[in-house]
Amino acid sequence: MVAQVRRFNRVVTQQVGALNDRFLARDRPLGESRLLWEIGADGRDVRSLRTALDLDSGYVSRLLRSLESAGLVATEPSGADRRVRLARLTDAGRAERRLLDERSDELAALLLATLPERQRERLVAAMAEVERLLTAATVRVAPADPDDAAARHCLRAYAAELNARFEGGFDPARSIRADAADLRPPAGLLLVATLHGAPVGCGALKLHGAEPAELKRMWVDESARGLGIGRRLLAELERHAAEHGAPAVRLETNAALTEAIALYRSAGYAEVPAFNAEPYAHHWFEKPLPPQA
Amino acid sequence: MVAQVRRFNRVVTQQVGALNDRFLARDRPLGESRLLWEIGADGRDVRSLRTALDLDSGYVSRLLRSLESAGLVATEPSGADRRVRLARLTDAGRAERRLLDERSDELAALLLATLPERQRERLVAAMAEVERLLTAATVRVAPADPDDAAARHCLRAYAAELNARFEGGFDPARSIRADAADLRPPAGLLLVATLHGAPVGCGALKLHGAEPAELKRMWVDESARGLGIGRRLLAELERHAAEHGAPAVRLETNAALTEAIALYRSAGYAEVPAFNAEPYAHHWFEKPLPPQA
DNA sequence: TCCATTCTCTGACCGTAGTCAGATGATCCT
DNA sequence: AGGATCATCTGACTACGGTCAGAGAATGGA
Repeated sequence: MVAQVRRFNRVVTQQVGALNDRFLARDRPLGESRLLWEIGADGRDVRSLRTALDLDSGYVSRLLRSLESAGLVATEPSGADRRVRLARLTDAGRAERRLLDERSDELAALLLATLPERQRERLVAAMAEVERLLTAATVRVAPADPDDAAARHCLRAYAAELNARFEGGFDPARSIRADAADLRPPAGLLLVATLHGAPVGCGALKLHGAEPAELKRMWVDESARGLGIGRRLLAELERHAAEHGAPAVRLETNAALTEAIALYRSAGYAEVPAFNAEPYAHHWFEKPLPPQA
Repeated sequence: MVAQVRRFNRVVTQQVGALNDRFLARDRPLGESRLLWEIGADGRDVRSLRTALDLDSGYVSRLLRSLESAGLVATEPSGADRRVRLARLTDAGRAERRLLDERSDELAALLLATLPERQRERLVAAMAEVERLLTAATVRVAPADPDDAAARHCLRAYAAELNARFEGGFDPARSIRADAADLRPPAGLLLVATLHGAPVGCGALKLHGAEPAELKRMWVDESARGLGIGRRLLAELERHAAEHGAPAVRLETNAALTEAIALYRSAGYAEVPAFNAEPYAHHWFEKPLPPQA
């Protein structure tokens, strides 16, 4: 297995990696091309560029100066905070970026060009699978405080999604509460999944001593579905619950959340009679946990 | 399709490419590590290193000097041609290379680590497919003169394989002859498939004006089977035959060559009565060609 | 209000990768 | 034997990517 991965790395970095860079750097230094690309059509503040590309502030500054003197980029102070500067593409810069775009398309087409139709389809399908799973492999799941920026983003997105999907909307005030304190150890646990630093999912647990633990706030961003993040969050939370002596995990859910219900069922949850009076719930599930040694 | 390829390129070059380099370069410049790796356990002459890595001769020389002064490599004049020098790893160099090897394994394991077993298997399978098809996509098929070094290598390998696989061996003198002149335009055509410059397959055609053309010398190196090279050679040769007015392509083959027979059948060839007296043949096939406009 | 912090920029600096033009010695060809 | 060619090496040079230490302006908090 490891040998196959290494073979893959070798072939792909040679074939794709090298070509990619050569295509991107057309007479201009690679760093500048990358920056040009990252600025994007709508402009972007220098600070976010720095963190996105993980570069030294002095270095970014110099690259911007160079792009500026080439007439591709213009910078201006940002309106809100006049310390940060905003980089925008000029018309020439936009044209250059479009060109990079076309070259990337050409490169992609070139990779496919020599293959007959059937193999081409198989290659693209396999690429999609590799990309999906490699992305999944870089998702990090870690405990977070409910007041963290990432955690709050997730919890807001969670409420917004319920509101959008429930028939008649979702009003948190009518629902059974789960305050920040309930999701913080030792009372509970909040896990946040991040991809390249951006929050893409969460899930929480409320512990009740020797009583079953409650599962709360399961949410995965639309852009990150299909990567098995929900399943990972669920497994981690169950492990945590078991470690803290919970004999089972239970949860309530709304009929509109069909994927979530499918996930619970496939993870071994069985439907049980209502164990609380949550007004938004249609189904109640429970899964016994193995007792800890 | 192109968009998927681009997404793949982005994700993979980031994830795999960058990591790969960081792992290989452990405090030492990347170029040196790569060279150390390429020298291999048995040593290698400087010339082949230069062509394999596609580097300037002066640059390679300097890298070798640096590795030498670090005590990792020793060079000596080659026995045969005293202009070329041979680079060998010292014990320390061998240890260092082993370390790189281990780190590559670690890297590969790291990529898989966060995934659950099932996704891991799917990732590795998809990687194998991408690697295989990407390799297939870089195979070049081009006409060659039968006296070229690459062509001669293929023709020798072809005869050697027949000799190994035919019951009772294969003696070219007893078989119907096909001289170099027969495979050279306008009498015929020889195609050679190369992968990174190394010959990995061939196929030839003898034209007979308005009579069916004859297929000859189909061979694919064992290391390159399963990449669709045989099928590509066959298709190219058929195209060529049709362009030169051949109404059909026909061929004779030995019962031992089961994959070849399967290929012919699946490409639309039908078995016909013997049309010549080739002593090594058990089967004769023919495929009609569409008339050219 | 003052002090600490944040953001950007400049100048100085470094190592790596890579190119180019010979010089030297070995080999091949005639 | 002599000239052309080849493999290697050295020296000089360049661009690129990147780091570090401030300086200066803007902002936020006590």
